[in-house]
Amino acid sequence: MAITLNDVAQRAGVSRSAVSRTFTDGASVSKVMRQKVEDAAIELGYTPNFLARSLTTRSTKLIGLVSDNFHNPIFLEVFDQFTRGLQDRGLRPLLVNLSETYQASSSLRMLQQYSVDGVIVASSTLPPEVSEAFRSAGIPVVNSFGRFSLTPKVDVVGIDDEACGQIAAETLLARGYKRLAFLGGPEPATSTQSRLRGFLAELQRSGGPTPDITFAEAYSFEAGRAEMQRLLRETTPAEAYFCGDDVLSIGALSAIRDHGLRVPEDIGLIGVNDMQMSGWQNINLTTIAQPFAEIIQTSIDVIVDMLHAPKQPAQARRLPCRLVERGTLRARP
Amino acid sequence: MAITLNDVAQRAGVSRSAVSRTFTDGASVSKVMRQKVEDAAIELGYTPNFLARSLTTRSTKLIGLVSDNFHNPIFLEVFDQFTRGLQDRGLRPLLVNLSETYQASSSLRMLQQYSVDGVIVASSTLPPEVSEAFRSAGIPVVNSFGRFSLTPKVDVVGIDDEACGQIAAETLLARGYKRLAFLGGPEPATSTQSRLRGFLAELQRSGGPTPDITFAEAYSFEAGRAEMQRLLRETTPAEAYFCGDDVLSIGALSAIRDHGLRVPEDIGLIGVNDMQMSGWQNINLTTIAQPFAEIIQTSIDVIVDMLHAPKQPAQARRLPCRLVERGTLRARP
DNA sequence: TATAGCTTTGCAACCGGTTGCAAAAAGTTA
DNA sequence: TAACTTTTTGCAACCGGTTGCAAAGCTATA
Repeated sequence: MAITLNDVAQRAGVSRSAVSRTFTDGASVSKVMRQKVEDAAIELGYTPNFLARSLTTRSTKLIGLVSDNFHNPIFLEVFDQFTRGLQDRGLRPLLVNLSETYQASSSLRMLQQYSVDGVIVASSTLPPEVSEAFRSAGIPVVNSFGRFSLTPKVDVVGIDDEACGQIAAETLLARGYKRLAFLGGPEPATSTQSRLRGFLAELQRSGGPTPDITFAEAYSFEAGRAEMQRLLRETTPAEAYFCGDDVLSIGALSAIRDHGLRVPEDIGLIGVNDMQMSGWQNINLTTIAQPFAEIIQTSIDVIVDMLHAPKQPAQARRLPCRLVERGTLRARP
Repeated sequence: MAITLNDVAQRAGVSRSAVSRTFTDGASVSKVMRQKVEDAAIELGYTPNFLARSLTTRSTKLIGLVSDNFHNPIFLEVFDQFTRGLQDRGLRPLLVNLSETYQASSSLRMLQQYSVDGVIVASSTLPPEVSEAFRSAGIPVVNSFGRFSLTPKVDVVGIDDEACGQIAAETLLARGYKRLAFLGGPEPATSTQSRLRGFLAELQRSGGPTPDITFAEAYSFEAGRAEMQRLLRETTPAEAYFCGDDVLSIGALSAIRDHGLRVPEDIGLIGVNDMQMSGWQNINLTTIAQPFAEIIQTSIDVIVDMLHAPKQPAQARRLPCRLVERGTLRARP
C-alpha cells in the first residue's frame, strides 16, 4: 500500500541505508546520492514512517497530554497553547481525557504502550499520585497547574496559590471592604486550600476580619451559582467574596444579580484565572490572572529538557500572579 | 530499558510467538501456556509495544483530530466528547491545531508519518479541500461539523444549515418581528452562507420582510460585539437579529446592552449552537441547538466503519437542529 | 495399538526503519 | 604515482512485535 524505504531504494538504485541516511539529519551522504534518493522519493511520494523509526531511535515525539478539566472554559485556552507549543517543537500531543470511566491507571498503561516520550498532566485538581505514577514508570512527566511543594516528587509548574490568596486579601482590604468571605472551589482541591491559606494568613497579618468560608461543589458556573444562591438565602451576605476561580465567580455573579443585588455596589467579587471570557464586557470580572502562556511555555521547556538530559531531581516552579482590575470590586475609598 | 516480549519469553521458557499469542486475542494458546506467560509478564511488568505491533498489523488505533476552532467555547464540549467517544472505542486522539503557522498540508504529512488509522476534521470553517487531501492520500476521513453537499467528496456529518436558517426565520416571524437582520459569521464561511440562504428562502416563501445582511469578522465575542456596535452607531437597528452563532450573539448582546437598549424588549437575538454557556442564567440566549452529541457519535461511528469496511462512496449526513427558547426573543404576540 | 484429525507450538521471515562496521571510493600529501 | 586519510557506501544485524507454515502433541476412533 504505502511507499516504503525499500521502494525508494530500488527506484533510486541504491541501498536501503542510503535512503535512510538522506532522511536522517546528521548522517553522511554525498550530494549525488542525496539527489538520486530525493528524486526517487518525490516521484513515489515517499514519507518515512515515524513509528518504525521510533523502534530503533527510541523516540516517538509523542507527548501524552492528560487532563480532567474538560469542562472549565480556561482549558480551551490551555489546549490551544499546549498544542501549538508542542507542535512548534515537533512534538505531538496524544490527548487523554480522564473521567469516571477512564481512570488514571489505564492512561498510564496506554501511554506506555504508545511509548510516549513524555507526559504533561494539566490539571489543578488531579492528585499528585497521578503524575508520580508516570515518573515511577520512568516516563518524563511534568504537572502543569499543579500544587507547589518544597519537596516535590514530580516537576510542577504552577502559580503560587498562597500568594494568590494574599493578593486577594490585600486587594479587598485596600478597597475598604469589612465583611469578607471565601467561596472556594471543591473543598478537597489543593488549589482552593492553598488560596484559602494565603487569604487567611494575609488577613491575619494585616489585622483584617475573619472571613466566612464555604466551598462550591466544583469549579463550574452551576456550582458557583448554587452556592451563592444558598448563601443569599440562608446567610447575611458578606460585602465581598474571594471566589475559587473565574467560572465560579461568574456563577456567583449571576446569582447575585438574580437576587436583585448589584455588583459591585452591593457585593464585590474577585476571581482567579483571568480566562478570556472574564474580560468580556458583559462579565468584566475583577480577577487574579494566572500567567497561562508562561506556565505552558515553561512546562513544555521542562519536558523538552527532560527528553535530552537524564533524570534530574524534581523541581516545583511557582510563577507570579497579578491583579486584573475590572468592574466587580468597588473603587478604592 | 523497557521489558520486551523477548524478556518474557525467556523468563517463561517459551518461544516469542507464544508470548505474542497470549497477548493477541483470537490466537490459539493452551491454558498452561497462557498461565506461564501471564505469570512471567506480571512478574516483569510487561506491556506490549503498540507501535511495534502496528508495523505488522497495520493499525495504530491513532486517530488524527484536526481542528482550527480552538477559540470558540463550543470546542471545549466538542473535544470532551470526541476524546471520550474515541477512548471508549479504544482509539487515541492525536490532536492537531491548525493555524497560520501550522498548515493543513503539513498536518497531512505528519499524520501520514504517524500512520494514523483515520482522521476527523472537526471544523465548520475549514475548506473541504483539507478533508479531501486526507481521502486522496488514502486515509479514512470524516468532516465533522462540515457543510452538507449532495455530491460530497468526503464523508460529512453536520447540521442542515439551511434548515437552521429556516427555523430562525419561522421563529422570528412567529414572534411578530417585522424588521429583521442577519448578522453572520465570517463571510467566506460556508456555514454562514448556508444559514443565510435558508433564512432568506423562508422569509421569501412566507412573504416576510427582506432582512439587512452583515457579517462579523469571525465567530467570536469581539467580532460580534464590534459588528453590533457598528450597526448601532451607523444604522437604524433591526427589531431582531439572527446571529451566526452563539458566541457572536453574546458579543452582540453585550454591545446592545452597553448601548442602553434592552434585550428582548428593544432588540431580539437568536443564535446557533446552544453551547453550555448560552444556558447560563446571566446570558440565557434563545438559540438553535446543534445536536453535538449525535454529530460526534455519528462521526466516530462513520470513522470506525471505515476502518473495517473498504472505501465506500462518501456520504453527507445532516442531523436536525431544534429551537431552544430562552430569554432573548420576546414572547409570541 | 495404529491411524486420522485437531490443537498447540516453535521456526523463521517479515513489518519499515536505523546503525556499527568494514570495504570501497575519493581526496591529500609527499 | 604510491601511501595514507577521510568520506561514502552497502551489508547485515537489530528495534519489538506478528504470522504462515510445518512439526509435534494430543484426542478420538476403529
